[in-house]
Amino acid sequence: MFNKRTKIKALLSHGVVDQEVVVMGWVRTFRNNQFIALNDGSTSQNIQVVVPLGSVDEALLKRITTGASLRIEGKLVASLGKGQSVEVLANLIEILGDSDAEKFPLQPKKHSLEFLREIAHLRFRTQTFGAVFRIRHALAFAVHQFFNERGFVYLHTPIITASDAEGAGEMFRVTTLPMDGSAPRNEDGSIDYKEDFFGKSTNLTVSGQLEGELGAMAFSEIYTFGPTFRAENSNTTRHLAEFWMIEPEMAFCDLEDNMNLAEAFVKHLIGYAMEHCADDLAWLDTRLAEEEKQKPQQERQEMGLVEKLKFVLDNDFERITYTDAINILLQSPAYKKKKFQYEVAWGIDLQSEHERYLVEKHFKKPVIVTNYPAKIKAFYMRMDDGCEPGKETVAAMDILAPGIGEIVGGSQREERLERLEARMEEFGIPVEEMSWYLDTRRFGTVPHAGFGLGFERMVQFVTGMGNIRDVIPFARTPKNCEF
RNA sequence: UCCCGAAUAGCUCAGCUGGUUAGAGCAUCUGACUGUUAAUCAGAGGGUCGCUGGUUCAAGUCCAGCUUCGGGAGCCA
Repeated sequence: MFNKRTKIKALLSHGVVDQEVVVMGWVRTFRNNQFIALNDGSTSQNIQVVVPLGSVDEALLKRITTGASLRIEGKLVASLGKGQSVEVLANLIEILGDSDAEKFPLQPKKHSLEFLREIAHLRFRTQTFGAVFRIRHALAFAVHQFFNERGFVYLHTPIITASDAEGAGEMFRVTTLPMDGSAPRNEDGSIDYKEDFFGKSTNLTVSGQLEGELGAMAFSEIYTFGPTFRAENSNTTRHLAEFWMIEPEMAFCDLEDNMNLAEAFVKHLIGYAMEHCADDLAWLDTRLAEEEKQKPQQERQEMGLVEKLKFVLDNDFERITYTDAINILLQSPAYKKKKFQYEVAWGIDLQSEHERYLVEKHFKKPVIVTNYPAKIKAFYMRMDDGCEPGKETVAAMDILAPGIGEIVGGSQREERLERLEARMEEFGIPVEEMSWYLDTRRFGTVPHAGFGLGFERMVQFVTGMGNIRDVIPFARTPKNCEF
């Protein structure tokens, strides 16, 4: 019975007028005791179901409320009213599931994002979140398409890990030991993880990169795309405790190749969304424009959402070295007028305000900053040759996007064993425990590079959503693990 | 974690320098209308003013602490 149904997207795009159809979906609004706006999630568009006057008894009519699920048999006809080209003239209406109008929290009106966040289990049924999560899906698909077309192998790196060497942040502990104080102890009073499930201390992964490198040393190119966990007490619009990250890793690849791939990748994702999610982007574009109107003129974005995406697609990303970036900042009017809260000097880590200045004020487009000081970057990044003593840099690159900040972080990896070991020692990383990683450098090491792209930040960028909690179905953040 | 701000009806918000019975729009319910586009019109119901304590003759309003939420910063993707 159900497989006879036509999805609303199909009906609206290529439905044949005067044909008998079956549609199913949820009621968005019911106007005039006669017009049902029905949505099944296949598109942001609703289909209008017309209930012929007097054809349905009062009791059933009263059950057609916002949120109720319906099965409609009827005929697709050209619409008499404005606002839609076709509609379904119903001859049978079946209520699949009632929705108590007094209790269902979604109303046919504009709700705040904050309120919808509290009812995240229902917010998919709104226009905005429908659009956001259809786009999220499209982007996920485009990730696989991009790498598949280029011969990358999708490698499933582990989620539970024993290495805490990446140093990408605080980790969530994974254990089956009792938490009531009765866990087995060593002689010095510390917990004896030899008795734990894995026989050692384990955590949730903060990055699949190190394992990814192992794959790249066999398949040439791999990528990972999976959940990542950081136990940082971050309370911002761009951090989650559980998020999804894409990490390609390429053998026979240097920093420039890495940048070229990252830029092509970001553009592919944007282009895919623009091609396949035009409806949803148009809705979000309008929503954002209305939001912008509420803001004072100075704080408004110069470009609309679609305009911004097109602009990013059509222009090369600016590529500058960290040293150039510092010089630009030092010569900026903002610096001279002492507008920066944090100091600017070679060797500092770029602060949010500095990145924003470069991206939003100076270049007004995505910027790739390269060759950061070695001291502020991770141990595995390749030391640049021929540096002035005291000004050693590494082959790192960050892509900074307007409004989001760092969307990609990557580097060419240190492939020279002695150099890598020296760096690990410097960073206090136990070389013996990482022997498996160092084997890549012992046996057929090659120049290689890779990067990590925060998937939610990419979804934020494409959808224009300001808060990262609104682009993941169920956000996990400090003090919040609902649903 | 730090800084700033907020918390009043189901939702969005108003409530002035403390003053007697806390309002509006939307939603809901009842009725009317019927080619509507967040339908419209008339009426009704709906409140522990986040929590705890304090100041005062009197607190939604002032003060302190707590909780939650939002914005910014740090950590990063």
